[in-house]
Amino acid sequence: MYMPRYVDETARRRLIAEATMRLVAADGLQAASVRRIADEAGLSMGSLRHYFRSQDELIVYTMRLIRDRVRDRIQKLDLPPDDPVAAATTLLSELIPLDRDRMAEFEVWLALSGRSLVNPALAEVREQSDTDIRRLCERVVRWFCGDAEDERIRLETERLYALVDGLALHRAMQPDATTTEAVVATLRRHLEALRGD
Amino acid sequence: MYMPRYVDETARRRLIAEATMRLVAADGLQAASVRRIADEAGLSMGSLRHYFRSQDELIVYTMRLIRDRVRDRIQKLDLPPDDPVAAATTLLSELIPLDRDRMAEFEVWLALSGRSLVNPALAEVREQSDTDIRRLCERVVRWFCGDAEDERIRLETERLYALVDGLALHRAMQPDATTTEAVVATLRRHLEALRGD
DNA sequence: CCTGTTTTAGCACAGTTGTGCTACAACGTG
DNA sequence: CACGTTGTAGCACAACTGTGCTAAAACAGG
Repeated sequence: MYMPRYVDETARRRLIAEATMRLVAADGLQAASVRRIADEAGLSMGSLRHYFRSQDELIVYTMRLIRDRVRDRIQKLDLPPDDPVAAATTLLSELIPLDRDRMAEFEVWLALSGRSLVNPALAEVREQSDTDIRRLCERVVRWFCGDAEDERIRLETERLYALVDGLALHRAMQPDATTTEAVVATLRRHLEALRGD
Repeated sequence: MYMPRYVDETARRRLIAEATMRLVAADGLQAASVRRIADEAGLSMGSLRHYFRSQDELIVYTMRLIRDRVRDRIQKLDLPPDDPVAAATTLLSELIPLDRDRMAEFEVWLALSGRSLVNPALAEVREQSDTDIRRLCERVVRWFCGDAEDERIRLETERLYALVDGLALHRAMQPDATTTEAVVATLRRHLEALRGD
């Protein structure tokens, strides 16, 4: 018994998923056909289908990959333990596409989120991500008003979560109408107000 | 010279656009093919193409129709002049899909907004709508802190706008994770905080 | 070398896509 | 009625879609 595996399967999958992301970021989800993805990845159709049995599987993998990357980035942040406002700003800034790369990534995420409304497998990935982000927001809220009653915490969590996603959405949709500084300032303003009352 | 027009062209266009909305709401933008739209509208392909020379034209018309309807609804609201919190809640609630019909409408809007990232004609419609909503938010902000300096007004406008769009997005994406009451309560909380400081 | 497995390549097929086009039915006006 | 415009119907076409499939190349172990 032997196993002649001479390619890194995971790396190949990532290569393909990244080609998919480039296409979706540039021309939308409709541009992500199997043939075009294979082309963009520098592979043949047959080779691509060796790693993903169907297009659906590939799309789901791509969305999972983005989710995992965001998770990793947040995991690896080191936050100043003595400055809640700065820590929260750093943390939540990670959820808003401030630079070019993150914007492309977020655009792909948005496109896949859109399709998740009609694709259960994608919906599951999105829901997991939603839960993560909501927990993150709750954590932040507790830094600022940890002694408040549960109902208040819940409300402020939803408020912060909505603000973050709204800022991210606007940043993606109107990249020229906003600046990094303005977004961060808005975030900071909200956090300070949260502490204030 | 005579003009035998025996059908209401605008009504026909709306009929087609509404069929499009139903399809997009149910199965996403990818399901909105010319043939399926014609079927859903109860027309033939040829007839449809008599009212819209291309699919693109139809899609743009559909997005414009939604934008105009939202505008009209907001225009027709009568707001209590003596209660800013109630007035603002009424106004902004119109931007968040609280009932079934608005949710479907908003899902279509989201799908079209997504495509607007790669379709200039759609992008124009979206930008107009963005401007409208931003003005609306600014108006509301001025009710609460009209005496603040411009920079503050601008920041609070962006904050409110992001909150509203975030709430709308969450409502559309996770219809079961939120209730109408919770959304309205969050909105009210924000407005009261706006007045508070 | 040979054997067995993995990987690559790409054709085949049936189905769908948007749009161009022609033919005819429906209708108000003269 | 007949003319001319408007509306409807749907075929034709080339392009593209996802997936099934076969065949061969690349490689590791014997």
